[in-house]
Amino acid sequence: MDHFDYIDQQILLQIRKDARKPFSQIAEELKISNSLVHQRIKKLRQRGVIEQAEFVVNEKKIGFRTKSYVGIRLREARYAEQVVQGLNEIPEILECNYVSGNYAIFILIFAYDNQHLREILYEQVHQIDGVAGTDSFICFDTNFKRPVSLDTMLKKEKYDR
Amino acid sequence: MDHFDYIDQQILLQIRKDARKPFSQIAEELKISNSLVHQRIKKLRQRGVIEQAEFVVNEKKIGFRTKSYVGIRLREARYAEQVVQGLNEIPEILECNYVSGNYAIFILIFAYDNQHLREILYEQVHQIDGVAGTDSFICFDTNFKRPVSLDTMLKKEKYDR
DNA sequence: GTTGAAAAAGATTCAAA
DNA sequence: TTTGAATCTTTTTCAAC
Repeated sequence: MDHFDYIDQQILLQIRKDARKPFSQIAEELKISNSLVHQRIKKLRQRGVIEQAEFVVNEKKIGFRTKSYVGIRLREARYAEQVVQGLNEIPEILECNYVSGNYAIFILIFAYDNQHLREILYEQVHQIDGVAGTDSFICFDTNFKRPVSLDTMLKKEKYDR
Repeated sequence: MDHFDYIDQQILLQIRKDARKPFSQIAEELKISNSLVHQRIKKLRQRGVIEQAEFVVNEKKIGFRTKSYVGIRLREARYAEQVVQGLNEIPEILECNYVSGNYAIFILIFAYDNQHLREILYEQVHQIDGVAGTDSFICFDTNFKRPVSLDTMLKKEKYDR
């Protein structure tokens, strides 16, 4: 991993919060030329530090009111890959991870309501060959949700290699 | 919740994947005027369906290699609020939810490495008054991660109210 | 690496259909 | 509600420092 300077960090802080913020405005705030902002962003893209720009869609506004994390136990460990394939077919599952601990797989589901969540689990997830059982952690409320801190970029000697 | 037509859905599909895609290009593809694209996006914003545009930052590229979900048990249920306040002070905790099931609170942590995760848990999370214990589900791999499906927008009679 | 100016592309407004 | 044309803003390029 290569280095980031103050300008890179400041640009990232801005565009991460607002991907459509004019480069010219960022330039003005940082007291640099807009062509420099342009160049730096291009490089950050090339390095893979930033990926696409995305509009955040409010899930509730399009009908998804039930959010739930679900831990999945497998009949045998070797079923893992085919279970993931099965889970991938269910559009309401937004994230799927291999994890340590009591579960082999950990997923995130957004459903219309609790009834819909139940249907997804019983009629779809539990029908996948290899799934032994599931435990649901239904989210009553999300207290906070935020992106990774960027401080690490400027003082990361300790953990870098 | 009010209604979405085909144009709204198509615009959303586009800008969700690429928040900087030129409106004029979207207009061309949908065979409508760019001022209509402009108007529709403005309305989607006003309705709260779309929020900010964000650049996606690759966590690994800025040093965060360990992702973990962590379930938190409380000494007593009434500690919940103050524990959330304490968790909010730890920048490596990116998400915090009240959940059903074995845990009271469920969080997402991004740390530099496993050693760093251990430090966050033992030296910070476990020191918060009210925390009885934690279980970690370290993510070995994220098989997939995607946004909510938009199909629901056009055929959501069943679950709407 | 950085800048400023020119050229190209895009966003925004608005009168009219 | 939608469009097309005019205007304004932003992005992109590039020669020079």
